[in-house]
Formats: sequence, C-alpha cells, structure tokens
Amino acid sequence: MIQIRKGIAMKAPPLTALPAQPTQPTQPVSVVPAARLHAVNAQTMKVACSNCNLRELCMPVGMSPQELARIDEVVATRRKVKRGTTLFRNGEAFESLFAIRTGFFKTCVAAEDGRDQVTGFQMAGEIIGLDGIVNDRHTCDAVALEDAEVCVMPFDRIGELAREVSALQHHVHRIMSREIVREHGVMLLLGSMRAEERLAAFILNLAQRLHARGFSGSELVLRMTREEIGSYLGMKLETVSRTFSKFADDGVIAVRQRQVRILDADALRRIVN
Amino acid sequence: MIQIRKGIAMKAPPLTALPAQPTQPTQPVSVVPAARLHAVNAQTMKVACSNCNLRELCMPVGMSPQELARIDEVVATRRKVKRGTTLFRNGEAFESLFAIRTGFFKTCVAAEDGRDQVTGFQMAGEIIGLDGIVNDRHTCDAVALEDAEVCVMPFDRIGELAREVSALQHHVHRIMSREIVREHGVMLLLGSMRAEERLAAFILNLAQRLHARGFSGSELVLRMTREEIGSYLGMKLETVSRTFSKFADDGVIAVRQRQVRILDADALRRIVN
DNA sequence: GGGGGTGCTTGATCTGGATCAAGCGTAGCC
DNA sequence: GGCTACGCTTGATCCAGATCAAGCACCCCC
Repeated sequence: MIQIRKGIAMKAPPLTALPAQPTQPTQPVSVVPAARLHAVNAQTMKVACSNCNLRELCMPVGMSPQELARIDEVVATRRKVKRGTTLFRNGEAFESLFAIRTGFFKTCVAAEDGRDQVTGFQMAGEIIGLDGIVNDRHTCDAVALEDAEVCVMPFDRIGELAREVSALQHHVHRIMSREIVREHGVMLLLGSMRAEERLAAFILNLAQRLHARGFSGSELVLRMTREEIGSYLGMKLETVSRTFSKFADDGVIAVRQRQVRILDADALRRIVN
Repeated sequence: MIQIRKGIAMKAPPLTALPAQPTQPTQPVSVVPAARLHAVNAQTMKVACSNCNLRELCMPVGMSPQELARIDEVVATRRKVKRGTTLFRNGEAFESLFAIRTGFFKTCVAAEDGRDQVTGFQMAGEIIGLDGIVNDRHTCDAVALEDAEVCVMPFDRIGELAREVSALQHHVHRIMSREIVREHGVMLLLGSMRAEERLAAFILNLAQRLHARGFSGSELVLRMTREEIGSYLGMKLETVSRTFSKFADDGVIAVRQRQVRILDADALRRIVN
C-alpha cells in the first residue's frame, strides 16, 4: 500500500489519474520506404535526418530525393547531455546549432549582477544555439532539464549546404524568424499580461507543443521547477505556485507536483484573452 | 520674446542648452573613390548601397569589389513613409525586408483584446521585417514615428544573392541572430528589472545607438511618447514620467519634454547594475 | 492671436504580486 | 528503513507601480 496519504482534502487527483507520458510520440510517424533501407545499416540509420521521425520538425519539407540525401550531411555527430549539465554556455565559442532529439532544455541569459532570466524552454525537434551566430560566441546558457540527446550541426556546413539547397536556406531563415516571432510573444506576455494570464498562456503553449509531438493535448509533465517557470514568466516562484493552486481551485486544471492536467482549456484561453 | 515661461523653478535647463541634433552623422563617412564615380549618375548614386554612408550598418563588411557591385542589386526601390503611417501591418503579405535610411520606427504586436506591446524602436541603418519570413505574413506593425525613408529589399532577391555571395548569406544570419539576442536582453529587462533599471537601460541603449551614428552620446531627442516608452518597457506612462523626473531630481539626466541630456552616464550604468 | 487637442507631470490612493516565514512532501542516498 | 535536501505550498505583511484624477505645456490649425 503506497497510498498512505493523510485524510486532508486533496484538490489534485491521485497519481494514477495522471499517467506518465509516453516516451515516444503516439502519432503515426512516417514509414521509411523499403527501397531506401538497403543502403543504410542500423548505425547510419540512427544518425540520418532522412530517416528521423522528427524530420518534419527540424528540416524543410517538400524536398526532392536528391536534396533529401544531402540533408544528412548537415548533422556531424550526436551528443548526449546529462540532466543538469550545459550544452553550451555564455561566452563559449559558437560552432554549431543543435537539434534536440530527446530531452528538454532551458536557455537563460545572465545580467552582470547574477540575476538570470530563462529565455525559453526547448523540446524535441527544436533548434537551439541561434544566439551564437552574430558574434561567434554563445550569449546564453543551454541547460538540460532531463537527460537529452542532440544532433550537432556545424554552422559552416549548414551555410555551404544552404547555398546549394535553397529549401534549406529558406528553412534556416524561417527557423530564425520563428524564434523572433516567439520572442515577440514573450515580450507581449511580460510587458502587458498579469500573472494569471501569463501562466495560462504558458500552460496552453506547452500543451500545444507537446500535442504537436504526439502527446496528449491535455496532460503534461513539467520538466522545470516553479522557480524556472517564474523566471521565464517574470514572476516569483510563490506566485507561480499560488496561481497553479488558484487554477486548480477553479477547476481549470488539476495539479499534482509537476503533473498537470488541463480540465477546461477554454477557460484557460479565456483567461489569456 | 518667446521665453515667457512662468517663474516656476524649472529642473530642466532652457531649450537652448539642448541644441537640436544634426540631421547627418557628424562622424567621418567613407569617401567614394573617384574611380567608381564615373559610372554612376546622381540618380543611381542615390540608391546604390555601395555608395551609401549607412552601408557599414546595413551591409556586410570586407567584400571584394565584385561582391560589392552585386550588393546594389539587393535594393529594388526606395519608399517614403510619412510620420504616423505604417510601413507594414500585421497580417499583410511579406515580400521584402526594409533597411531604414532616415527616420525612426516602432514595431508593435497586438493581442486579440486590443492590448498592444511595442517590441522595438528602429533607427537609420537597422533592418525591419524579419518577423514576416516564417509565415510569409507580417506579424507586427511597423509605424514611422517621424517622416522616414526605407530601402526595399525583396526577400527572394536577397535569397538568390546570398547563395552566390557568402558574405551576404552570413550577414543575413547575423542580422537575424542579433535580433534574437536583442530580444533576449528585452526579456531580461522585462522579466527581472525594476522600473528605474528599465528606464536607465533604455536611455543608455538609445544614446549608444545614436552615438554609433555620429550623434552626441549624451544628448538625445526622443521620437516616441511616454506611453510608447512605457509599452516597450512594460510600465505605465505615469511611471515613465515619474522615473524621468526622479532621474532629473537626482541630477542624472536633464529632461525637457522629449529632449534628454545625460549628465552622469556612470550613475545610469550603476542603476542598471 | 486664439482655441482645442494631445502629451506630460504630479498628487492621492489602491492593489497585485513581492517578500518574509513556516511547514510539508518527495526523491535520493546512505 | 530513516535521514536529508530540495522543491512546493500556504499564510501574513509590505511596497512598487498601477490607477484615478487634475491641471499644465506645447503644437497645430484656423
């Protein structure tokens, strides 16, 4: 009997009501045509973008078979990153972009006085390191919030290939533009929303991104602490915690530690407005 | 006699103490070699990047003469934008990036409920429109805060040329990366600074950018209202006004309407921390 | 020169979220 | 199994900045 919870009224449902997320997307993944399989052994299959089920997220779509083959040249190696360690750090030389294969990251910038600000949370299929291009130095830290694996894409190699494969060129531009637009949204959130609106927007955004990766659109496991959420949203961890509790009291979500279930997505959307 | 000010104690110095800024940078501009002048008449000179004194700001440096000549193909036309009108609007089709030749812009995003957030202020030599690349639609409004002129750079033309001129390709990447890094800084500001710190950082940033364009590093004319500053910095216009007054009381700056003179830049830096 | 509108300043008051503080739950480790 | 450390929740209090309100300065247009 593990369930020795005291008789206190619990707002959150028991753990079993919030099953752990699958480690693989449950949505159908593209099946590799048998005709292409003969050339690749298990080893190269593991590192080939053309066979990766995250390809739609990292790489351009609608490429010709020839272009597709060349795309595999973008990824030089893979790299594992242990939970709590950094993929790169502010000040380090910039050489590569990284596509997240598995795991979950945060990126944060630091002021001189030690204060730091989480600038984003990144999950499988997303690209990090774009900040390093402008000065050939990374300007933020990327920290793995769980054990992770990334594809290392040397930036000069991307450049060469983009000059030949215009779909890749445009894709790089789009990824960077998307990041700029995302940050505009964060600025709107930080500059003109109140605490409840911020947290509601945050939950909906996470759920939507997880859903796009084949997870449930309504159940999520937070990979970050309340403090990290607070840093990202410009509020203190106590306020994050209180706001979670308020949403739970209002029946909008169910919270049990880092497990969150959205009970009324429309209510969340109404809060965001 | 224009000076019919009442006998109220004025913190700000009289207007004459804050001379208007020159309309042209006072720093030396690169002289066009006579050898290249024979081929260009006054008309094309006006639109040629290779002869533009803002080139160091908009365009890559260290290009070969051949590359330099091709760069002129990037700019298709010029466009004048009257004060108060938009260069582009949220939802409009994206076709071109714009390099600001003269004038001053703000960009802002809007939430569904009408709230809007200024995401940046742009001046001569800066590039706007990057937000439109990802979905072929602009996602913010760009409004001229004074009469302006921009160079229209069709994005597909930039793409073609970037495939041939690798300096241009890298330059486009750097411009986008710089914007991402800038926005990280704004997130830090909005997420973890207090009102005085925000305004001090804002003033220093404006002064530094104007200085880089040949203006005084200590005297500036604000082109935007208190409300626009407030929107950008995540505070209300009253708080902006009060904070300006406090800085003036403390002898850190002198303010007279939109004219600001920095009296103690180190104090501002100390406030930012 | 006069009138109206917009933008700015300043005062008074209010409040959302920060801060300070205490205690609990859970995970990891011996 | 028990100890410890970290993360989370919740309560009490405080304060920076929002809000409400009034009046002034400047610019533009007639």
